[in-house]
Amino acid sequence: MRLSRYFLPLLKETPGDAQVVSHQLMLRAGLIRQTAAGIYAWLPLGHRVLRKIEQIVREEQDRAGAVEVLMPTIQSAELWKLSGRYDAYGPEMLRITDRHDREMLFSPTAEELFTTIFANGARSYRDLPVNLYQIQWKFRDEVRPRFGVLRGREFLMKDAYSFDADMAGATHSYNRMFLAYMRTFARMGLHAIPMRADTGPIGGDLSHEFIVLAPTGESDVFYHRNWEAGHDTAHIDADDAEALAAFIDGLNADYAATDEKRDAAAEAAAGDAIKQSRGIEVGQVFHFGDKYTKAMGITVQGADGAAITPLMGSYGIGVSRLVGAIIEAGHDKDGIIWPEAVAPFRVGLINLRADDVACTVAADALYARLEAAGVEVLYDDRDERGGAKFAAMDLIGLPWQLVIGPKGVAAGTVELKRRGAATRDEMSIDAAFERLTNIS
RNA sequence: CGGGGAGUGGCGCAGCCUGGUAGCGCAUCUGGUUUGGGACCAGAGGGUCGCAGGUUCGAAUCCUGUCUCCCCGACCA
Repeated sequence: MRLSRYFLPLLKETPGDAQVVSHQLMLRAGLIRQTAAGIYAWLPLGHRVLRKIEQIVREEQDRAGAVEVLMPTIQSAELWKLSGRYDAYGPEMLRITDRHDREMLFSPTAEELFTTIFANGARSYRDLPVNLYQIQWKFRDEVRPRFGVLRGREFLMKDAYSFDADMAGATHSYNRMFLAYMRTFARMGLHAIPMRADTGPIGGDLSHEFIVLAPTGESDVFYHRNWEAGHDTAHIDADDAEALAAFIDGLNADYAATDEKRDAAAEAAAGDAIKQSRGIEVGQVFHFGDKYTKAMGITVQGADGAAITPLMGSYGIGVSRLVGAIIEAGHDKDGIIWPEAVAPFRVGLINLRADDVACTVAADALYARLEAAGVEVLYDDRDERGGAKFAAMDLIGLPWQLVIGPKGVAAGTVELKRRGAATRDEMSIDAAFERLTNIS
């Protein structure tokens, strides 16, 4: 993409109403604009990041055996009256009426709808297990939205719902999602720790929150220092229920809990291995059994012909929140530092002298070559001073900066720099091309 | 929802106390000089000061109401 043809409104100064660094950088780097309290418009660069995160989430959900669907954001209140949550949910749910005075709502979560859709299509235990998910906008009318996309009212969420015939199956479904979440966050360069958590209004008896440690996080969290090391999940076979359960039990042997679920005895046993931090919740998994299926009277036929009430779990990932969380985890004084997997572009190509014919010919050629090779490159082809271009590239935080100037062109070299690295490497154009096309 | 703060060109702010017809920096546009880490000179455009009412000869400024946004707390992916 040529920057001269892109829409990238950067801010040199920090908007006064942004307090946390991720919010400030998202505004300054032209990722988002606020349109109302807790509601944001996603600009081209931010939209690209959102789509990258969404795609990683999608791939890991698919890999875990979940099946993608798309539900409406506006739902009928009737459905929510069946489960009793229309009254229970409170003012956080945005209620609206249509022209016929029918009660509608903007979905804050979708257990009822998924359960209904499931029940419509499943008759027998042989239709189980099934896990359906969507990546869809949700609305929760928070009392106090803040911190930019970390606590917006409208947010993009992946929500999955599993249905199983028995407890063993339900546990396996929970564990599958647990593993998928570990893999999902790791792919984004995040170290997310699963912690025992309250179930809140979703209900149920088992839940983990996945927390990214960050000083600006809203949760107080406590964890064993063993969690500071990463966990290799590559060798785990999600279809092997026993091995998967053993792996997850092993993980959970190391203490980690949010402040609502602290266990004084367990913390005392671990002694000074327990560490405290602030954290950002990026995902949560719930197992709640027959809470909704029972309330809504949903059954399938079992092997012996008797009715079975399916057991459910639900699993959320805050997709739009992840954008903020990733920036909280990766930035410096100059701007964002994107992990390669979610960067809006992989390479920022800087033409230092757009008014220099030889320089521009070389830059245009390298840009075309990288594009043809499938490298996502943002090409700063504007006739601006070098300093302004470097500052802009540092702000938007692309992993690689490739610099072409007249001196280098004369010598047959370009400069390649990793975002955040202190030095630039001078190399031939071919060598730079080679490096950038071999990024895994 | 309780407590606090703020709305003035695109962004950051001053002016308000002590009413006199709006200013600074950045950004933008034009011309010129420049160009290897946020250039310089000259010129220009852009704001009915959140909105509504009131006081006054006169309101960004004083009064009343209202809307919006931000922060702290309680609540949440």
